[in-house]
Amino acid sequence: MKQIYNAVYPSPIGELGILCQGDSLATIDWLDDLTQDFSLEKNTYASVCLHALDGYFEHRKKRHNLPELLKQGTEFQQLVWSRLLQIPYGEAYSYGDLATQLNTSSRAIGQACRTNRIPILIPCHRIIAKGGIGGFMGKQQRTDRKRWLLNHEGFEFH
DNA sequence: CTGGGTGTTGTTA
DNA sequence: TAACAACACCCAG
Repeated sequence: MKQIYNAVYPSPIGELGILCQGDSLATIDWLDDLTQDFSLEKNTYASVCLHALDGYFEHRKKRHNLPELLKQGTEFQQLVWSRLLQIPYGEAYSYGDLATQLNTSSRAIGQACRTNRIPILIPCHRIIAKGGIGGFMGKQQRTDRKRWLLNHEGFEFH
């Protein structure tokens, strides 16, 4: 079964596969994590998403630049993702902070962040652990990418 | 370090 | 329904 994308964005931290659904963005995948065997289908909305990624990686911090985002998940996950979208560029909070705000537990926040299908634009990387950077896209994997994104926004992680 | 607490989710019966 | 394990965590000792 072949994976389908509508566009590929060559970011500084790897090629990203963009998948839209109608006039909204559904998924951003890192291509090097998956089989390179995918097919490209045309979708007129993909260019809007590429533009938004350009805006992020070139330090243009405009918020109104965001495309429509397809939030497919449970009610709780959508609540957490909506809260993530309110965190501005260059700010970060702990899982516990967010848990207090939403009246839940830090582990539940991590669980919801983990199911985010649109990394970077839904900025799950701005949620970090109290005693470390926390995870990214899996258990303790790919924290190098999370660290890169945070450093890009002006933090100093090593 | 360790051990117990936590909310949400998916799986299983 | 209900039990259970998994999970990008946290805190007191």
